[in-house]
Amino acid sequence: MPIELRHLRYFAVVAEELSFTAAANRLRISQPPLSQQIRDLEDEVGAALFQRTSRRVRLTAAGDSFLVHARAILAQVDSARREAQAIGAGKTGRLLIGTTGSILRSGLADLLAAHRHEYPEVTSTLIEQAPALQIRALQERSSDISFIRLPPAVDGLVATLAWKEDVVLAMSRIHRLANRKRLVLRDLRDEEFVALVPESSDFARSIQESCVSAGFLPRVAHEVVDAQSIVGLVSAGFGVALVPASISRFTNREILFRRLAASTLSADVYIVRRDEEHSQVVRTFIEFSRKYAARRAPG
Amino acid sequence: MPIELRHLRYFAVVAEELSFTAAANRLRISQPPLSQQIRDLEDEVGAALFQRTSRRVRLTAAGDSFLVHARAILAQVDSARREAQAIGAGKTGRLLIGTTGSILRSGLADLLAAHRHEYPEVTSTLIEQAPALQIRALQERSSDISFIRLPPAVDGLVATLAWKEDVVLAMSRIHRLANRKRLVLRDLRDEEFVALVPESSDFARSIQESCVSAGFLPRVAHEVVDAQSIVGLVSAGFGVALVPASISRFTNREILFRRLAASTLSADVYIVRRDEEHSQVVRTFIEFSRKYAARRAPG
DNA sequence: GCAATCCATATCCATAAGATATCAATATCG
DNA sequence: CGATATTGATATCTTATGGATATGGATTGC
Repeated sequence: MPIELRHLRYFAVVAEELSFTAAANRLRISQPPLSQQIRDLEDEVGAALFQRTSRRVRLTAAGDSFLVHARAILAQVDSARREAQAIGAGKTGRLLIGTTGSILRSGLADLLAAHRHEYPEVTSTLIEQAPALQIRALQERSSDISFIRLPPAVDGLVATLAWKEDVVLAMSRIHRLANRKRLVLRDLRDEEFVALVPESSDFARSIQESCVSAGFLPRVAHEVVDAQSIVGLVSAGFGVALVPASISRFTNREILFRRLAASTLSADVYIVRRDEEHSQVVRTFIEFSRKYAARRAPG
Repeated sequence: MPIELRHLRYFAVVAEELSFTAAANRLRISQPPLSQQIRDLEDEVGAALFQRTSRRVRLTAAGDSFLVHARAILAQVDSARREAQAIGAGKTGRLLIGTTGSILRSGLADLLAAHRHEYPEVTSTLIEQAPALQIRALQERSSDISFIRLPPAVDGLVATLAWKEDVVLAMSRIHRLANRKRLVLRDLRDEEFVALVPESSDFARSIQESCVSAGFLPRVAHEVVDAQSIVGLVSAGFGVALVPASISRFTNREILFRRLAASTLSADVYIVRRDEEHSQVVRTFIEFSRKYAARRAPG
């Protein structure tokens, strides 16, 4: 019969009370079985832990050493239980989130801050990389969820809308179309565009496809890697750009953001995750995102 | 029903095998009770530790954390058992030994070195102090054993002979009695003595008493604190001294050691300890000392 | 020296760990 | 695609063992 935690619990109390009777009282059991359990423990350990002088109980040197360990073990069992429970309840844990720079600035940063505030024990790690790599990371289980615009339909993954976001036209304040009352996509057919490199961005590609659907192939004069640097180029008059509405937060005097009429363009952000049971931290985070989006943009 | 080590042992194996059936085989129990025990553990922890997809078993985030702790706990139980057993067997532990400088030089140092060689895991601490203080240290449990010459009969303490040692006369090589064939104690009645201060040494007092029994009160010309410094004074011709035979190891050209005829003087060294059950380290040490003395001085 | 404690021993009982049989669900294979 | 095998869960029974009660031997305190 191997050592059990019961033995350690009993032993610790006897060592504290230095009395089998008193310890048995504290443990709410009777004295004989307690003596028996301690005896079993001593047999199992292979050394006397107490020195019983039929009137006085005293720890042996071996018992002295064992007590230190026993207490540490019992404490660790307790903390193991607490920690697992906290993780199970989604109160603590690790969260690996894939995203792109533009989404991060778009509002994800605020969402993460709010989540961190509510669940301070959850360690969230952000991985900024191209959407295609994020998809692979999800499949390889090296990330938990991804925030992606225009997520591809991939087997084993599911996407749910995180928040809606419009596409707006960014142009210089002195651009010839700046004062036009109503603007539609087709009006941009002769413009020069500032855009993200399409290889790294599904969003850039979708803009391009929309233009083609509208009957023209956009002339991209300048390609940039970082969405934010679009603002600089546009305001310097290098061309116009179709960007997520949240980019307008990084505005300046020379730039103007205009909504296109009758546009089907969208920069909606989706949460992508594996199509399976997730850990509670992940579930809690997704639920939190849902509520957060609803609160910020009701309806 | 609280968490037991059985739960952790079962859990660790299931986590390793990621299969209840395989784990049950390894644990030499059938599968249903194993499932039951894991279920009980999960209930107790308050979180799912495995994610069962009815075909695949996988650790949850909580289970992942719990596994780390479980393994650490099981390992610590094992090391606690080993350590207590080693202490119980006297292979390791602490040993507090009281002694005096002269006994240490007399042969105790060699004994300790031999013991350390045989039981390298036993940490022995030496406390050099006056015999009276050693007795008190023993009673107060702040020391385990003491090496003492002429131990007083004290209630609760027992003394056993560690090794026999003669008393020899130390005198200058040019002393007038240096060439006398046979010397008895009474021959020293007109000599000047170099001796230890009697307050700090029972041995010094016993020498004095023996002289009185032999019919004279020894004239102590020089009192010293350290037994070894007697050698210096005697060789410089400041007087004679009755010292433990082992002192003769610290001889020089000018000094001569002579055995007294028909002498009842003895410098036997005793091990003193409490009259109760001792830890195995102590018992082993005492036994070791006994054998060591027998080997060095058979008969 | 008697009563009061304290731990150990002996015996009994109730609980729970484990075994057996079976089911539902899913992956494997002809 | 259906038959089969494999996996974990459920139900029921058996048995091992933790715990209770009664008692004894040893020591201490009055």
